[in-house]
Amino acid sequence: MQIDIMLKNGEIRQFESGTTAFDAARGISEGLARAACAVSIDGTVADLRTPLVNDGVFSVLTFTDADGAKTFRHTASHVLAQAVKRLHPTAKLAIGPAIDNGFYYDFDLDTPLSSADLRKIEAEMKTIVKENQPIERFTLPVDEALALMQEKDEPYKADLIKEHADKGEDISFYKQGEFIDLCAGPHLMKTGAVKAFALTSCTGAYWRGDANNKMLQRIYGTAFPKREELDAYLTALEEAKKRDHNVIGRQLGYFLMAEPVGQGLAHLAPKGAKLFQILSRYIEDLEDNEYGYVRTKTPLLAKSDLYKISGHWDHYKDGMFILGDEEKDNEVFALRPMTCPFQYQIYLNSMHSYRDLPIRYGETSTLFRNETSGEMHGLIRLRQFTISEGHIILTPEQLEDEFRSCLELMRRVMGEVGLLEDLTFRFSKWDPSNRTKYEGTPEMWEAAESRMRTILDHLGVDYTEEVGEAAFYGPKLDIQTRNVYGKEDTLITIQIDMMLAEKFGMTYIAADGGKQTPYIIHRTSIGCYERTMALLLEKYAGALPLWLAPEQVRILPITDRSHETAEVILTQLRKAGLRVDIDRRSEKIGYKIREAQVEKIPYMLLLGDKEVESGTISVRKRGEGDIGSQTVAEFIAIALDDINKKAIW
RNA sequence: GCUGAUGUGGCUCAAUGGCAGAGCAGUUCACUCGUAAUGAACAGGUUGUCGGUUCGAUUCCGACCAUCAGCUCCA
Repeated sequence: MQIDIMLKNGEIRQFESGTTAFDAARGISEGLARAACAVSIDGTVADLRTPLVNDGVFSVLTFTDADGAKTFRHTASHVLAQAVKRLHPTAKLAIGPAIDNGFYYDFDLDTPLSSADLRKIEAEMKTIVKENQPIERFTLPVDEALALMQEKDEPYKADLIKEHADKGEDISFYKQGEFIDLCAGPHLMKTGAVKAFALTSCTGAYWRGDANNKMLQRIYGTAFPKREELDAYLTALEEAKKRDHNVIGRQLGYFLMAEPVGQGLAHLAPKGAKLFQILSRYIEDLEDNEYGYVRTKTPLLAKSDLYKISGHWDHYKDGMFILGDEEKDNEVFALRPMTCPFQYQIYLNSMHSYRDLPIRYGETSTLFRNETSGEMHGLIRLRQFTISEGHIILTPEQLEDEFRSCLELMRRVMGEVGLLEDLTFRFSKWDPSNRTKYEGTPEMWEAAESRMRTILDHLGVDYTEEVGEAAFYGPKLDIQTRNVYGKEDTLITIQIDMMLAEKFGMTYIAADGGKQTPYIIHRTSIGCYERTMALLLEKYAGALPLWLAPEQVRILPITDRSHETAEVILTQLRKAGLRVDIDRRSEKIGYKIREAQVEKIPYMLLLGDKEVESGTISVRKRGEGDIGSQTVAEFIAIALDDINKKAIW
């Protein structure tokens, strides 16, 4: 029987029913078959071994397709596992998926692997690739699959099969040479295709991602069809590390940590403190003047009673710094991990009409969270940090408009600092199977999440969904970013809370004169300042846009004769609102330029006898070099224009 | 908290079971200089902390502290 297959270009080809996807690809062209990693059949990703039995839409996925690359790297992870099994026959296999930019495989091994071991494993992988073993797929009924894995003494694989047992499906395996792995696929046809690969690191990882389980050894790697692509990737990785805020932030004098003070406690040095001030003034003015916020300034600690009402005592106690001993002391205090219950006290202090709502409280709020020791990371994870925290008290009808306004504010802020294009949106939901982590009833969660989903869909937000990432009081829209190592973190969050208002007895008088419980939006606009500063430093490799640069202009007198004029210009520029300083040292001009360049100062103004004579300055712009002479007034106009436009260069 | 790696002047890095060294930065002196490093001299260290082995430990061993990557957790 013949079937009709529509190709990517719209052309219809006829194949004998039962032709494999790989043979169909070969029918299109030999080159395409060689590059093929997987196929898409009617929009579903499938293995190259899949027989085509129905009419349908067909396309070949190569390494340039995301799913093709995934398949390619998944096969690389099998080559890795095969090599590890050859060198360490007692190793137990866990899982080995493809991830963004690479793959990993988890093993249970008695002895830790060193980087020398990784080089040996790489060498064995090369052998396997050279052997160019055909990769075969086969399936077994659950009981036979289980028997096979038990016979091979693979307890983790046996566990995985048991989890699949009730689905009523056969279990699929892939075999290459002597190596057999439980795997859903898809995979390449032969090991020989995995031409260029590298193992990048070896670390610990818990089985099934649960800290109560045994810690396995995870080997990370990456793979490409061509050597040049691998080299380019590894070079890019090295380059990215040079942007690490933890390195340049310290080098450029933005922040430091001090051993006697403690872990996770950042000291903002003058440049960092200035950047913090620039950002927080910007946010406070923007929120208050254009988005209707009112400022609060609330206490940094409170009696435990407050956290008992809010639920933090039950749900967040491990994360708090507690002052005093519950057993012995009459009163126990805790440093605040969140601002919510404090701003609620301000709401509770007076009666509110529905006409007053929404009320938008904003605070530049310092918080304390007792993170465990391994979790701190530069300015990204701290024990003390300051966030642009806001709580909006509103009626249920106002929810969508206010949510939209929060999103708009966040987009504007991220756009202006230049981070917007790097962000992704995550709808963080509760986990119904983990009831101890969350307050409220399934009905309340259902209501809050469906309301949030409707709003997100209305606003056209492109988001992914994640179970078990919600706050204990409600679902969140988390706005995610990645650091130079590719690690994801939440930069901004907007949350819907239908529970805490009731706990605190917050009400408003509705139009009918009755008391109603408001909804609350918890949100931030620029996130936590330290984290945002870290990402800005990484984004710009320390060369911040003019409007954010702690030192915008440095005046460089060429000889001591120009110092007097330099001081006059300094005053003029400072009066115009520019952040300026003078390099007053008796150094050669080349030396002063070099230092200012290394410090990423946006503008250098050179001042020698010629300039003093003609009443100008010689302007050197970061990234462009010497841009010629200007009068001070001309320079001020240009610089202020860039600042007002928040230009990025 | 867990796995692994690391810890030597302010920074980047050498070296060694027997007096710890370089470059940059710093200080002083000279040079007053035109778009990414002027020269010389000087100073700077209980080798993360505490204990053990040893005639002797910075080096070997142990505990702790801190840093880095990953896991878990999380803004």
